[in-house]
Amino acid sequence: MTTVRGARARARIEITAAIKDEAGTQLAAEGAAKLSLRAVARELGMVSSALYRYFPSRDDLLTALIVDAYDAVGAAAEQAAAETAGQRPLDRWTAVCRAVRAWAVDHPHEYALIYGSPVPGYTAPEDTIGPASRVGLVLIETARGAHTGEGVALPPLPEGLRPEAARLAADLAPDLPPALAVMLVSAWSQLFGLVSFEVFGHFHNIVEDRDAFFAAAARRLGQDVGLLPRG
Amino acid sequence: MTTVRGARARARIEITAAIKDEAGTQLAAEGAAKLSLRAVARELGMVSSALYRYFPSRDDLLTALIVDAYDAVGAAAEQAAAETAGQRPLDRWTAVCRAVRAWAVDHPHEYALIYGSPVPGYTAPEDTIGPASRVGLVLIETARGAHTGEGVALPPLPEGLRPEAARLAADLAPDLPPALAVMLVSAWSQLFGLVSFEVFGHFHNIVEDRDAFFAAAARRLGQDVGLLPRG
DNA sequence: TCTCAAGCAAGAGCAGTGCTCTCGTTTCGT
DNA sequence: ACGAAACGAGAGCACTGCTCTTGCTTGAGA
Repeated sequence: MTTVRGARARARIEITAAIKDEAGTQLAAEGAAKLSLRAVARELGMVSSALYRYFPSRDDLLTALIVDAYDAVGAAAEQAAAETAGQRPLDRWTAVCRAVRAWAVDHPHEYALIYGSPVPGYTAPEDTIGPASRVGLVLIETARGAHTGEGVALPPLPEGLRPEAARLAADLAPDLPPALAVMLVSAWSQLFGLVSFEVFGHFHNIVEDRDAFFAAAARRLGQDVGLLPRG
Repeated sequence: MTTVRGARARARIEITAAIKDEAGTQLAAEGAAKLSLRAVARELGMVSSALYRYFPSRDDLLTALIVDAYDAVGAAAEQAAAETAGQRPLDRWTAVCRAVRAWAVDHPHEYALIYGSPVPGYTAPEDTIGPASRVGLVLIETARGAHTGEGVALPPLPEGLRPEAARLAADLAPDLPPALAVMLVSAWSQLFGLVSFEVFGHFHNIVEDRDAFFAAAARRLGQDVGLLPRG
């Protein structure tokens, strides 16, 4: 089973974790661009080549950090949803959005790693798609709560979008109306547009009261997916 | 004056342009991360140190490319606005959005350079703020056309956003109602959320018919800023 | 219990990077 | 015509990711 497999196996996972930890520290401090394998090894008191026993390449180490980042922001979103269970859907929605934004502002380099320019040879490994979808799933779940009985009135879909909307709904959430699925994906990406502009500095000298601005925008996104102000 | 200032001055601007050109080519081909001063110099038949007579550092070269990219996407937006002059505001708005998206899809690396993770030591030089605001100005201009007479009904601003909205409108467009200024900034960032998710691959295996999806989303953004379907 | 393959850390080394400094040469303003 | 400024070439520094070889250590099977 997964019991204690000798000292060697235990050391391996410990060292692997230590490498990932130190790499995470350097990522948070300096950003992905300045993350150096040699510096990580140096800080851990080993030589750089030894590090390749644990991660085949720098990109693999980065991938591990990417997965961690997706998991962290996903967990933040899930926690916000859990803490607001039972409240009005629109309030839950804005709470989830706020949690995502708060995590991003607190971890700008990790955020940039996952929602900024794709840094490596541009191939998202299979391991990332699960963690990457956690935030989206929370948004879907939050909206689903308001649509269990009868779908709130959403604007009708334009003709050309009907097939895509049907496919999207079938893939994402077969129990939701296609128009809602489309709105959810839109709102999902637009949420990260708001967050990215703030984290990446595009609001510099433009938006001052970021909290109020974001709160209003997140609320509006929630209304876009059919969540009513009072329900 | 700015006449032909000897062969040397002419050569200088020519070589500077050649460097920027070659760097742009490498940027488009491989992305900002793999843009190498030495490779640029090699391709131009000079030695790497000679290149420092024209650009003090790699970051300065990148900054020049950033300015070019902002100008290119700004020009695309302006052209779309010009070509649709006289049409319905909502149609002009979606045309501008489509132009931005088309440019981004055609120039993913340039797009990532300006709207992805901030690459260098994270200090946006003064020269970039002008070109960087061109797209935003086009969006403002497009919306202004629909609000000259009387402001279309926008949802009332939440209490806490009033001061920020007033300041924002005063800064951006004093002739526009504060609620519209807020909506414009929101829509601006959300537009790039949609584009970034597509260019950066977050719609992979999720959105198939990107054209239809984006068209509907852009249209909805236009309605958010008060542009009516028929007007 | 002994043995031997596998796991491991260390070091040297390769190819590449940004950047600096020096050294002759060319150009241009005075 | 002279001298200062601009210029290109080259060597070199410190750094990077990564590979290969060399021994040592561990642990599982005979």
